[in-house]
Amino acid sequence: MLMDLEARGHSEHPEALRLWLRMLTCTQLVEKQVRTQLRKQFDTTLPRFDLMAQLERYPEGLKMNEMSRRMMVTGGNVTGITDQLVGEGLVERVGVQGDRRAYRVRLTPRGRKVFDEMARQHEAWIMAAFGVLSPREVESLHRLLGKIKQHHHDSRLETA
Amino acid sequence: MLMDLEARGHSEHPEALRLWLRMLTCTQLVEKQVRTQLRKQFDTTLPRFDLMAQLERYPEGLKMNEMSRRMMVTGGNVTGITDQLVGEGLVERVGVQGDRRAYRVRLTPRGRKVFDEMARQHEAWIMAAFGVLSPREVESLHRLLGKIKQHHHDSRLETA
DNA sequence: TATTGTTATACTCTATAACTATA
DNA sequence: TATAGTTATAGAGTATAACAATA
Repeated sequence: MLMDLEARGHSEHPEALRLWLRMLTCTQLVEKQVRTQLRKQFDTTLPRFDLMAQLERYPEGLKMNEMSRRMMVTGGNVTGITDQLVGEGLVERVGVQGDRRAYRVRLTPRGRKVFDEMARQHEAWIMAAFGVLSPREVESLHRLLGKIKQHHHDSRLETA
Repeated sequence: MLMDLEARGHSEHPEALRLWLRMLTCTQLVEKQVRTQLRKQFDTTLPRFDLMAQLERYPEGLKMNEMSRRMMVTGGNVTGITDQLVGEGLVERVGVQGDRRAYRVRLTPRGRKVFDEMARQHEAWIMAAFGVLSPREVESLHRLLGKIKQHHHDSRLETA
């Protein structure tokens, strides 16, 4: 279970490529851990956790298309995940005033309680994974990744 | 198609958590781009590209269990992906001397040629994604992520 | 006509576990 | 007994496209 995704680079191995492969490896290591623990401790999945996490910040709920955009997946999938969570009583659909096509999805009181416990654990897993870095290093990484994210965002606007 | 996975943090938002969410966002942005382009330009997938990339570094081929470890997936999946690539004439299985249970998988000449072209494109996509960073910033990111990877590796050894 | 959300479908990737053949 | 690899299965996750209801 060690890994060497970093072998994936082409022969010239420019620095950006090595960086990407290492980033992918790190992300997969942490993500695999999170998925496994979510399954083991809470019998849930990352997309379901994601959806609830989005809702936690919006007590009034989010519309389906907003959720789709935030989770970066298509609408049909959000419907499916939402259906599961509704079935478990963790979220609920409520009508939107003035537009009878739309819904808001929001956490139920029970959903909020369950999510709080998951988030507490999730936080601990993440802290463990990044615990090796000093606060300054964390801040540095955060800033550099911010540039990439911003750059991606800007590129999209240019071609839109 | 904007995103806000970074909403996923819990209310306290410690720095490590914010870092993780941003890292996940960045990775998904780039990965989605790579998957889409691999599909559009080469009608292939990331795992298939991964497998071939591993082989490119080992002209003599890799055994199935080595491949499984490197790709961080279980053996059955490697069999499936290999089967696809064999079917397309891009890789081949060759026997291992002295152990009739084992195989090596290696690129065929055609597979190598096809992979070279894919890798060339792949490199360009990555360079575009990370082009906003200076060489020093790339090096800095690479080093910091290396600490995380190493830390993860060490943690596993402790509990093994 | 356009938009919101759902349904239906199909495909890729994944882990698990049972299995075969060889060591 | 252990190891290399395959097969079988089930489920997660995804995109696409057709669809209904409403704007």
